Amino acid sequence: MFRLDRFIPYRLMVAAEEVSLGFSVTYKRQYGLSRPEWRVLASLAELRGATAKEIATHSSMHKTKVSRAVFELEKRKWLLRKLDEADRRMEHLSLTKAGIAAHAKLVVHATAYQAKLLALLGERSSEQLFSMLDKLHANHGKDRS
Amino acid sequence: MFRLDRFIPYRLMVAAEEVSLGFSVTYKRQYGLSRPEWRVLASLAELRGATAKEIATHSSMHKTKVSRAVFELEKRKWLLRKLDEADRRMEHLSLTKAGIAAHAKLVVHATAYQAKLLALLGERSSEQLFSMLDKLHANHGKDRS
DNA sequence: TCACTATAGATGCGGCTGTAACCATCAATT
DNA sequence: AATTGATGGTTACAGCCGCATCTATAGTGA
Repeated sequence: MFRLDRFIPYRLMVAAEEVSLGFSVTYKRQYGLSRPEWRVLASLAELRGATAKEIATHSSMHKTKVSRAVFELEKRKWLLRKLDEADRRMEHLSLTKAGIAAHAKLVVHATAYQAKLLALLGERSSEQLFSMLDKLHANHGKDRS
Repeated sequence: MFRLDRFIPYRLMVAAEEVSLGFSVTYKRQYGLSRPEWRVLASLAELRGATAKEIATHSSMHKTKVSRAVFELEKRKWLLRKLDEADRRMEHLSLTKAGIAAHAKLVVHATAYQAKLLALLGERSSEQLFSMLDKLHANHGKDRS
């Protein structure tokens, strides 16, 4: 007998939407950012000089989402493009000082929110959660190759 | 030091998208259903005679999503509405024979996909996963009250 | 050099989504 | 009965998304 509330794709998606909502109010209402924009900002803070393609791969976003997010962040002057002279199809992206500052502020909220979730789940469970998500992610890569 | 790949909302959303994609190809390509439509179909197979509001609460969907999914399923003749005579604002929804048959076919695919995921994670881990998702869900309810 | 294929990134278009507003109905109060 | 406020459900609208396509550049082989 099939039960929707024990179906992993369904439960995972509901949980992801619920948990993401809790943080999205911060970057949406307080900073006017969309989720793709927040993700590109956070990715670029770690992968300085990355290309749009690299960000898309790294953060599992569709390339058009990245393209549009980059455009918006550039408009805010939080992000700069630099053409790769060796391969002029690519652009290396980096955050401006304003972009870095905005990221730093958001990270404060993100860390506080993460602390709440870790407290709720417990440290041990959280490690297990990441381990499972890693497995699912690794398996997903296999399907698409 | 903040790391995006250890941020629960982000990892949960990426995993949910990846895992959901694996099953959505079935109901999308093979049956032409959207995700809200699949969810309403599955909910209604369990909660016969439920109202749109009950489905929205039960499956964590926005009421406009439910409204549109119900409309589409009705158009396919997979779903019937019956006005509640005691409270004429509500409609009790139920699946037609065609709707039940479609659901049964989809459940076969869903069960097979679920089996793959359970095999990947292991039975013990899967139980822990549901336990964590339950905790997150319970906590989410608390925030909104 | 030319033709062909592949890749990075941008964009038009149609479809989906949430917000806010709306309609109809109900419940409580006067 | 009339007023007021709450609730179930629908919808117009504006914004977001992915697919398909396009442009520009690069690589490969004849």
